[in-house]
Amino acid sequence: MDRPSEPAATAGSESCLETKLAHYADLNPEDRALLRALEEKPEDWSRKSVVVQAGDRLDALYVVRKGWLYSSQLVGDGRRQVFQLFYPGDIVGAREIGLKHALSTTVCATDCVLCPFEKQALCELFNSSSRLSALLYAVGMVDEMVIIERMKAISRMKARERVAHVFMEILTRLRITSSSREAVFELPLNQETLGDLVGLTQVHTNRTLRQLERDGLITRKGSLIELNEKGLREASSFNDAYFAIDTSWIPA
Amino acid sequence: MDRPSEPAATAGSESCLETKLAHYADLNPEDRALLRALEEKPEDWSRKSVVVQAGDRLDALYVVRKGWLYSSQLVGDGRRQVFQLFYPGDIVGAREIGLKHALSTTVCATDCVLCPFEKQALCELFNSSSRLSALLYAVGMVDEMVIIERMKAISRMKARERVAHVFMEILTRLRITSSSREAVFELPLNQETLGDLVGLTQVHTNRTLRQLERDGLITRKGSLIELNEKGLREASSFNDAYFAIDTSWIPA
DNA sequence: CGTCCATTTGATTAAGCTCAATGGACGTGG
DNA sequence: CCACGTCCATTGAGCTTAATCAAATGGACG
Repeated sequence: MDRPSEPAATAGSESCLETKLAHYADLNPEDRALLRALEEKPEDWSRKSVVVQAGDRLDALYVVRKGWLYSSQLVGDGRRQVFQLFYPGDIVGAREIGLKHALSTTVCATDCVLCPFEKQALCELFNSSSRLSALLYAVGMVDEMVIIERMKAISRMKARERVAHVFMEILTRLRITSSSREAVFELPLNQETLGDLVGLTQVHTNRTLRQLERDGLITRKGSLIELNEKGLREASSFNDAYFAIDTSWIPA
Repeated sequence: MDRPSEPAATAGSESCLETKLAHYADLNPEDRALLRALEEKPEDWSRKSVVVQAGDRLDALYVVRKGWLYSSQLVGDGRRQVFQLFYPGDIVGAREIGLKHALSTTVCATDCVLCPFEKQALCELFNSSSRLSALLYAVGMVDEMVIIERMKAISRMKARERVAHVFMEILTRLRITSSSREAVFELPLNQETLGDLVGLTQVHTNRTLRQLERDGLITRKGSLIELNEKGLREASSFNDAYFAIDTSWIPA
């Protein structure tokens, strides 16, 4: 369960990291090759697999090619905080690159395809391309801003706004790599995990979801969530300015 | 009030950014020179000056040479979240390097000496030194982990633990650049701002501070705070593992 | 001495937590 | 196929924490 089960069935598809970074800035062929090099060994991981366990030695990082993951840490007696969701093109472990041992646990929310690479390979990348270095830096800062936005919501908003906010966050984030403009997605998180993401108990998360549904802000069919985008944006005063990177300062 | 008042009186002192990064990894003379170049124009700013206002065009970044600053954003009707404190050696604006306009407001908590530099200068640095690029990246990730720690506290801890936690955070952070092992510092934040940092109202922050004082976990003399380090560490289950960077992967 | 600002205290209320029970969906072994 | 266990969603009742509202106190400083 906890290790990749078999050689990937999906080798040969395009590099997700490349796609994501190209979304922010033009990349020359050498830079593209560097990024693709990070995705040479795709592996299949199944839902609920623990990719990195808090306390593990941090040897490899992973480019997400397919699927969702989430990182969490335990707080006191049984409480938990989920603080980041990973989508295709994200790098699992990047935040903790500077640590010997992981602080957080990262789990597959769906079946995933992950491409492991050594810390050393990132070093290679810093050595070879200042453009990619700066771009990675900028993308890391965007991830941080996403977390700050959620912190604001947890700290200063009521349950209804918090849940509305996180749905808008997810939608916006998915649209970076997806072409679809639909406001629908499969949410591979149960209500406990969703609660841990927005700082609510499972019970209160449930009540809040039902309230959002009654108010016509979301529709649920199993794990499929359809958003009333306009309504949710208002309800959560969601602002997506931080997803648009200005790359004009980045080395050519 | 909002602009630096006079040519700096402190020109000539050592580079704080250099000191901070050298704390994490050995630096060669060229790298040191690059860092010092960012601190060529020290400016004096007075307490309560607004260094960057949300919405401003983001032209310059600032190395903090002296003083404390904090960044905040407004949330809904009058609520506010303070999400980062800046100390000597930190770079104001780094997180928003990829944005055209600032999302957050940064204010001097004390009189400060700041060294402005152009975004372009950071580009120069990415171009010139892969070692510094990687180190800046790693340090950025540490800042992010500090924010995640505080998010955990806000989301999953009670008022008492939250305030204890933030005091330990401040102490640990100060010790990166300070040589003193004392558990005392001047806290240049009023109770409203401290509350905005940990997600409490000013009134409840006050009650919590008094409770910590009654319990012998802190002592206050004006804005001077003395910590019962052991007690606070236990009360907040504070862990400082993320302040120790592993630099072995960083390019030479 | 009055003004400004921050701190302190009290009384009340509301949001969200805890505990507890129920029910549906689904997979497994007999 | 049925009985059972597991996981997850749902709902109710009572309780706790922190917010809110309101006011008093206490410097610091011109």
